[in-house]
Amino acid sequence: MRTRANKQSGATINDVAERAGVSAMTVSRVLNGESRVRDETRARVLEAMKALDYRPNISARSLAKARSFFLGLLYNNPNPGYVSELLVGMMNRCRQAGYHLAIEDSGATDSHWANAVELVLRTSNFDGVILPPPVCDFPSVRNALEDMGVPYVRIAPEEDQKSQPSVVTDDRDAAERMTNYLLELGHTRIGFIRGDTEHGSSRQREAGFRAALDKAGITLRDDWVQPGRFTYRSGLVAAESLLRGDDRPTAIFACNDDMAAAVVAVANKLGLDVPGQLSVTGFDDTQTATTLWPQLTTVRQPIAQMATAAVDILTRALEQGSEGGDVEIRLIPCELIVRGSTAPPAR
Amino acid sequence: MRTRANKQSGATINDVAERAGVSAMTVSRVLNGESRVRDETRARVLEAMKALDYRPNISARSLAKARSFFLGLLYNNPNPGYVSELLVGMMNRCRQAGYHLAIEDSGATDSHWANAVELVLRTSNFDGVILPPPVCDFPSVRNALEDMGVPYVRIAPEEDQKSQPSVVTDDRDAAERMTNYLLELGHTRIGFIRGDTEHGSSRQREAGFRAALDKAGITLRDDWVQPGRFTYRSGLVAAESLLRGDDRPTAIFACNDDMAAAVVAVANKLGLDVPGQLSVTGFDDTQTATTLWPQLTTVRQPIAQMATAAVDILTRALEQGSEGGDVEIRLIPCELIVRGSTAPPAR
DNA sequence: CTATCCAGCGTTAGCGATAGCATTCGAGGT
DNA sequence: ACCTCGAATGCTATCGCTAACGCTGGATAG
Repeated sequence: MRTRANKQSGATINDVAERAGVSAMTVSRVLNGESRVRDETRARVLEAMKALDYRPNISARSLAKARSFFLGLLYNNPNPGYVSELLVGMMNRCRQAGYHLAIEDSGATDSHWANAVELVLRTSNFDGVILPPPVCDFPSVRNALEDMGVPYVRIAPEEDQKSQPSVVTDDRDAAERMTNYLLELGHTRIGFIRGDTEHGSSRQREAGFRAALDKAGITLRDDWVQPGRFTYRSGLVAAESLLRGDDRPTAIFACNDDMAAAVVAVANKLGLDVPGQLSVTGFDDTQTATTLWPQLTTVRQPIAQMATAAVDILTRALEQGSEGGDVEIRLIPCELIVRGSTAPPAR
Repeated sequence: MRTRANKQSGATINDVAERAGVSAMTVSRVLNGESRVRDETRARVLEAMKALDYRPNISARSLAKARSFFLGLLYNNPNPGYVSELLVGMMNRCRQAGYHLAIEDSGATDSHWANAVELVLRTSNFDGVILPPPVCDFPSVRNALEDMGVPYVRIAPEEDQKSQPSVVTDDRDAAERMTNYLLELGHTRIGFIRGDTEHGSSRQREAGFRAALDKAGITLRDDWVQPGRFTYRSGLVAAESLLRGDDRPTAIFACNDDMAAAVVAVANKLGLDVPGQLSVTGFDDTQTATTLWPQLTTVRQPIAQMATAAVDILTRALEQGSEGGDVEIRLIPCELIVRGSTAPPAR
């Protein structure tokens, strides 16, 4: 039986086997690093592979093994800094683990996602899928994945944290710590800019903020809590409401760095000195936080670490199949980073 | 012959065929939207597929078709805004064209890439690969791809633009236009911050800058051209050299937005008003440009458009096989965006 | 000296889909 | 009534690889 030419190099496993004087199975064993191959045989096979410039056909391997070694990242996050760090972290770990990473984005919200996800899974063959925020909290996506029996890990989910493998953060606690830091500086007049309500982390951060104020016995003024959507633009609007007039807060807690950057911009426009007359804090420690003057006091989420953890959890679950037993949950703590955008209030 | 259970749903093409009372081939035809299937037959097949919750096995299809419908993006760009836009643009087009997008990053420079690329291509089966800057100008990568016979498109390559399909920009011309704009405002004392010399675009932009000054008969002071590496931090260093002392430029042309942001930060620190005492221009119109106060005058590269163009070129080349004939080159022009960071020089 | 064992390797049978040709069947021409 | 023709469909042979099992022959135990 002649083996037809491989598209690229023309060599198949059978050609290698023939040249090395062994069976295809033995070549396969060498390929997969299995034991039970004598050193001398292995050497012959390797030499034949090199001589023929043999490259295994991944599709054939996937078909036979019923595994693709591709993971899918379903994302829908408008924050480039966050996504970028996530990607790098994941790619590194994927490479180490012998997987590849494919990305998919529908750019839509919850309801549209169900279809998008189904389509994606029908035309791909991911071994598993990673769901960063906010997609991790879209029920339709989770349902679709479960219907199709595709394993997944969530990153920083808000709801239902224990029922599926996930990487969780302590947003709430970190927000509380940040607020306490402002209180310790002497601020009592603190404004707050919410994040996108679609993101669970927004609610967590607000909860932490409120808890800290409560414990300090400070009553929060309703008009000092402004909506936001994690975008710079929404931060501008919120900042303008907060800083209009003389009866303004001395510090503003923005739910992410981009919105904090907007606060700084508005303060500059109004001639308010940051941090002299207004302290500003961000969240996430994305690149924005340090691409600004003054640099932002913020909360650092070890995003890359969360990314690697997610890949770890998923690949491990795949390796050990469905007998896995425990649902793996990994907690990654946040860190408070103090920079130049905060100071004691003017007296 | 019994067909074994598919991992997810247990239905293979044969099960569908049996249930619909046709051959597997007919099911395949329906699946691939081919003609030559009677409407009534097609309906029966579709019904059977639905009833069995049939999902085609992508690996098997790839094996038979010798196509994976996966494109690889080999990237190594530290600029999150750029990458993010690129990704979104590519994903959208990929989805439309029925492809998936996988990303790979070695985080290394030229020399290390050859190995990384080889490894990637050995363990994946991309139909084609997209090379954004700066990877598009790494000879080792291109060699590896050509050795392995993998088609690729380059985005904004500097060298050898005509020999392979690519998407090119007019960086040089845009830089010249930007410089002319500064000249028209009345600036004659203009500083320049280079980008990463690994990126061809850096050289293009500098060439455009110098050309404009030449034509205006202005001699450029050597100490007003500072090195940079496209990072915020490198911009800080460059800005400090340029703005130290009283004999300073009245305008600074930075090779990208992040470095321009650094110039603004240094100006703020030194108490220089932007744009009153110093005009600053960026390049790329990434998110940074509008996440800053004042917002940056910059050059907008239609990154998303370049991304879709790249996918178009590549998929089209794949569809028509190697007979393709002409090497497709697409030029995407840049646009000058005037915002608040530039003004006539103080007199 | 024979039974046992296992490292080392080969044989066979798919994995699920598609390509290429063969086949069927009914309509239209003469 | 016979023949031709093309649309609709089936058959068969792969695609390249791996899982499962079987065979071999020398080392070890008794």
